[in-house]
Amino acid sequence: MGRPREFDVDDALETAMELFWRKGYEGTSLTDLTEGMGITKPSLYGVFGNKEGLFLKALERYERTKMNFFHEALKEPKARDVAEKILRGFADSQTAETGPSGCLGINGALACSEAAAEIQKCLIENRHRGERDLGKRFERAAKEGDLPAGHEPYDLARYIMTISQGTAIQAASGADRSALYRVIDMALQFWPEMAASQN
Amino acid sequence: MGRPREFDVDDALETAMELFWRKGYEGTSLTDLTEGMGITKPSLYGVFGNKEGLFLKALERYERTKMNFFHEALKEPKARDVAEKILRGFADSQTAETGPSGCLGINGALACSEAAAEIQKCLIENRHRGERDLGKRFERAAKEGDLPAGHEPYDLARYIMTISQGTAIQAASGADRSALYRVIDMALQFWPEMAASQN
DNA sequence: CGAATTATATACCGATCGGTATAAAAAGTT
DNA sequence: AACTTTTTATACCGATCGGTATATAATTCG
Repeated sequence: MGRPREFDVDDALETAMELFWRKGYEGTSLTDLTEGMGITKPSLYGVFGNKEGLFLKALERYERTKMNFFHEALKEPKARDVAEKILRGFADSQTAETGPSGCLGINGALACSEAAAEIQKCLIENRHRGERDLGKRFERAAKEGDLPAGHEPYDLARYIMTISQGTAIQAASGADRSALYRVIDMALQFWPEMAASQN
Repeated sequence: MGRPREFDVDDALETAMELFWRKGYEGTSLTDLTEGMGITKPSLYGVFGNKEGLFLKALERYERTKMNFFHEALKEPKARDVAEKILRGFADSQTAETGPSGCLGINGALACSEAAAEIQKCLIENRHRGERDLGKRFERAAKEGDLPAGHEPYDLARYIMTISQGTAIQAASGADRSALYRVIDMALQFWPEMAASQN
């Protein structure tokens, strides 16, 4: 019952996500959001709570729709394939023709005022979580004899995430996908294709 | 003649640089700046023009005092030493105990509103310039037979800059220097120490 | 001592920030 | 039709944004 909503919540959230992705949390004003989403401020606040709530919902959508490759990659049987799928997955997302360049998790609030400190903290934790998940996957690989000699799992995880964060800056600076792929090729060069697990 | 200035311009600029470094261009308000620098707005505008002028002067100071290792590194006789000095130089600067974490050139304006578009563009050009300078150095190395086989100079330059930009995000996320050093060790693993130039 | 010059402090400017109060509009329920 | 519920549109809120006008304080020159 009640008056029916005149806009699609999912479409509006998609637009908000793209705006935050392109302009960052603080760089995106409520006017940017309401004009882009085609709704008024009371509608926005009615559905999403406030700007911070909207960002968090947009981030959740981003993780669900753009970062889904990450947890898929963790399922690869060989650690090197995990690493490569993650690197190329990030590069693909960062250079998609539709949608902004770079990464929402980094563009969102890398350096900001105290007003955005909570968002910044949330994004940092997001990065740590990804790195930790990858480290755990590499711990398994170490037990399986599936890591290159002389490397710690969590160091490898940090390495892979560092490359991906670097490509995010590169993409935000105008680098195209093929350029990032060449970077990734170099980053993986030290990591030999390994024989089948021998545990 | 005239009333003498009551503050040290260099000290004030140093403070402004650190504020922009930590909070970004848009995240740093004039109140942050005047309170931090210990001067009033008319004084700030009298000496530095406006917020954008102040940022550009702070960036210039940053390049001069924090990025000086970069052009020093280009003078290394061996390309691998150039790469390593640059990587460790960035990591050192990004994790200095005094001063903010990360990189002013990235924290300053990665994603922002239209109001900061000019600053953003300037920082992107800054990154391109560094990459180009390194690429030129590697071109020379290629002629000298000083590059690992199968690598293009400008791809190598992008690779090195991507790692450094990645460590900037890592540092901004709390990673310490030793963690970044381990990343750098891995990043350079594919690049063998080469015999003396044979041209 | 003036006069000229520069820097300071205070108070203010219009614009925009995120957020909301109020009331009308559009639906279902009875 | 009347009542209830939800969403809409409009207008507004105090706070802060970057930037400046005005006047006073502090110096050198004559």
